Parts: sequence; C-alpha cells; structure tokens
Amino acid sequence: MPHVSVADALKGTPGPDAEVTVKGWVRTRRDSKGGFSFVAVNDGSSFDSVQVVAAKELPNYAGQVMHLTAGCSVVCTGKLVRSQGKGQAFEIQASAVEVVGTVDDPDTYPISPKQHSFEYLREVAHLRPRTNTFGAVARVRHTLANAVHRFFHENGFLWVHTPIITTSDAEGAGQMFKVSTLDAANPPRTPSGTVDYAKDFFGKPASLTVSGQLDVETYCMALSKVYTFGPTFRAENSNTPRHLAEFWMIEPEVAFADLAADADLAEAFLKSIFKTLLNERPEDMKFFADRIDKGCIARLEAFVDSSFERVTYTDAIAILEKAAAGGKKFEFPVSWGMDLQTEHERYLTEEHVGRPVVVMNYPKDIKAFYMRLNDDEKTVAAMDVLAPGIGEIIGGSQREDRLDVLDRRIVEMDMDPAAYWWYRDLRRYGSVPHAGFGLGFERTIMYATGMQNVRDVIPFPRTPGHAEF
RNA sequence: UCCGCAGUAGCUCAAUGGUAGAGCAUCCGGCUGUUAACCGGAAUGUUGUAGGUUCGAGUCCUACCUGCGGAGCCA
Repeated sequence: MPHVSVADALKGTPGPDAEVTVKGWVRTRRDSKGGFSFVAVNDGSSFDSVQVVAAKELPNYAGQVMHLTAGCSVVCTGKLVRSQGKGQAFEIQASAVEVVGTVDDPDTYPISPKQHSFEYLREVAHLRPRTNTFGAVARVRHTLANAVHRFFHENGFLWVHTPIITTSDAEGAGQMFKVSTLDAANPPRTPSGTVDYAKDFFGKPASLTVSGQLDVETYCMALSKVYTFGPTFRAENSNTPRHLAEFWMIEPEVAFADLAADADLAEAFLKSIFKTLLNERPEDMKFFADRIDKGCIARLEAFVDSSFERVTYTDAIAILEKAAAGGKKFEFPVSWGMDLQTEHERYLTEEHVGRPVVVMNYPKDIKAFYMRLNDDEKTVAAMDVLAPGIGEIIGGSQREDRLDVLDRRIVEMDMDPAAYWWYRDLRRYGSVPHAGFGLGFERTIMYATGMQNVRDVIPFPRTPGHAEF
C-alpha cells in the first residue's frame, strides 16, 4: 500500500477510494459504541490530523485500538473516502491499524490533548513538537529558512559557510564562548603564570563566532553577492524573551553596493520571505492568527504591500523632538547622538510613518568600527529597518572600504589593527564599496507568527543556565 | 546582572492561619458518525527546598532553587 503523508490524505491527492497507508502519532481517540473508533493521526506534514475510522471487525480492535492514547505511533491502512462527518473532507476507513509503539504510562504522558503552557512545554522540549503550536512553528521556521535560501539563490547570491570556531578578536558584538581543549582545572601556564594558549588546540585563544560578517566580506570581495545563514553565539547573561545564547543569523554582503542599495535589498528580501510564508503556510498562519496573535496575517500582508519609508537618523531625531515638543511622552529624552530606544523606534514606525521605516546614517560613536564614515565625519553609513509591532528587525551598513579611514577607526576604538590583518588586506587588494546587513532569524519568526518568546521558536533553546536536550 | 510577580494532583488552576479541591488527562462503565465529543464512577498530593513564628502554616517570616515579566546588553 502506498505510504502517503497526512497532508496528501487530507487533500485527497491519491484520489477517491484509493487504498493508502498513513504513518504517524495518535492525537485523540473517540469511541462509538456503534462499533468503531475515530483515531486522529498526525505526522507533522500538515496542521490538521487525518481521521482514521477503525471498526470493531479489526482483529486487534478490542485488544489494541480501544487502548490507543495520545502519543501512540500507528500505521493505518485503508480506503481514502469522503468523510460523512463535518470537519474534514477525507478520512480513512481502516482495514488495518498496526500499533507500532505504545505509550508507556498514559497517565503521565506529558503531552495531553489539552492546552499546556509554553513554560511547561519547554521542560519537555523533546515532546513539544507533537503539539499544534510547535508543529506549526517548526513548519513556519522551515518555510522561512527555505524562503531565505530561495530568495538569495534566485538573486544570484552564493551561500558561504563561514566558520563556527574563530580566533578573531571580538568585534564588539558581545561576550564570546571560549573553545578550548585545555584542562580547565589545571591548564598549562606561561612563566608569568597566565594560561598558555600556545599549548591549546588552535595554538591561541579560540571562541564561538558572534557573527560571520567579517569572514563573509572576504568572499564578497571575490564572488560579489554572498550571504551566511548559520548559528551564532553570545555569552551574554541576558534573560529576556528576545535573547538566546545560540541563535541563527542571516548576513548578506554585496560588492559594489552602497547604503541605498543595501536598504533596497533588505526591503526586497523581507517582502519576499514573508510573501512566501503567506503563500505556502496558510493553515499554520491561520492557527497563529486564531490562537496566538490575531493580527499576524494582516501585519504580514501590510508589510508585503507597503513601501518602506526612508529617513536619516538626523531627521528621525528632529521628528522625535517635534513629537516630544507636541506632548508625546518618552521615557528617555531625545537628543542628537543618542541611540534610539525601543519606544523611539516604535513611535517612528507605528505612529509617525505607519509602515516599515529605514533609518540611515547614525552617529559614528554609537556604531561599529567597520561602518563607512560619511563625508560629514560625524555619521556612518549604517541603517536599521524598523517594523511596526517589533521595532528593529534588521541592522546593516555600508562597510568602510578605505584602508586609512578603517585604520583610524580601529585605533579610535582602542582595537589592535594587527588582529585584523586579513580584514585590512581586503582594503589593500582591489577594495570596492560594499554593504550588507544582519537579521536575527528567530526574531523574524517571532514577528511572523506573533510568538512572544524566542525560546519557543527554536527547537532547543540555549539560555543562561539552560542547555538541556 | 538588577527590580517585580509566581511555585498546590500528569496538566491548568481553586482553597479567611483551622478536615487540600475542581476541570482536563488516565483507568472502568454508559451513550453517540464522533470532531479538544458527551454522561456516570474510580484512582491521583513530601502544597519547590531548608529553616522559623504559631495550639495549628498551602496561607505569615527568612534564605535558597526554579519559572515568568520588566530593565540593561543586543540579533
């Protein structure tokens, strides 16, 4: 019998009255003393489960089918027919229900068919993909990841696998996790008593990457349009619904591009992946709209349809100052030179513009060393994309391509030029203007689904004190 | 890391300082082409941990642990 996915069975793809086999896990069982049971079987291929009608004539009906509980794994074979009941177009009239795996102790099976709190489900993260919400999150996460690759592929970008382990100095992006094979209790020492990293695996201190940007710039300076999409690590003691110690980041980099082109790319990119999501996961998105965040579909549709406003940082400050003068209350006072707080970002995108806005040309003192210094010598060619409902969703910049200016900035920021010798080489050998941006993948999923906690949009969240599973 | 709130049955939650309960899940029975079905019954507890106050503590106090929210850091 051909094995079909639950998704295909529900759509009736194999055709009416086809003999099919579905394989999956029981969600619920409802009995009829008319002599049959309804078994909802889900295999993750779709949000909905398929209804398997199992009659008492089955040899294992009383012995096994009647004892099926949530979580049991089954292989069900039978005829795919139009359903007599409401709620599904097709169902399976079973000729055989093979119980592959039973549930050890149904009394304590952690995933009962009733609603659970997300906090509780994090404690059983190995079983939570069996719930409606986490199945939907997994499918949306996959679809968005796939849409990211498709967008870049179709636009001539190459996916570059930048290293996870790095010996580069931190570029100011945060605390790094150390990677070492030294005996922590008794490390080799130099004569002066410090740990002798020359004897470590890599011969020098190594860490997990906080960003692939510097590495991907090297490939950009040869292959023109490139991107990274992989895990990144921050050893910050952040305990918020928006931070993870291990998260996935998307970082494109384009040669012969300036800040305006970078903003255009960010706009086209976000619209593309959200459009793909709306097109390809309507059932899951309907679930999020029904149960998680009522406005999530309308928000994405508006996002896809609206053009992004562009405004300079200096103009943004003027707008905020005017708003404050007009009676708008901000917790943090507005002045040129400060970094925009969440409340400011939200005012700009939600109240002032009412759609996504790109803020460009920030003061150099609040941005990273590699961002291109503008002619005014006060600002750098940096941009943030702000979106209604979330604030900053993308941060990017045109990179400093002039060696002398880059060196000046490195020294200004009290960093060691020698440590960036290969990054500087890019400016010595055929340097070109180039630009890129970074996007936190989990935050993108949160924005799309309305899920409120970043720990619930990644399969196994890593946060301070937590690396279970 | 700082501030605040919370921790009671497998899950979600009740319980004036005075006998620890309900719904769901589970098990048994009934009923029905059922739809997170419905009806009846049963079983289910070191009230986060350790101290303290009290005749008596789930309830009040202290410390710790854990979770959540906010802030900072940021993606």
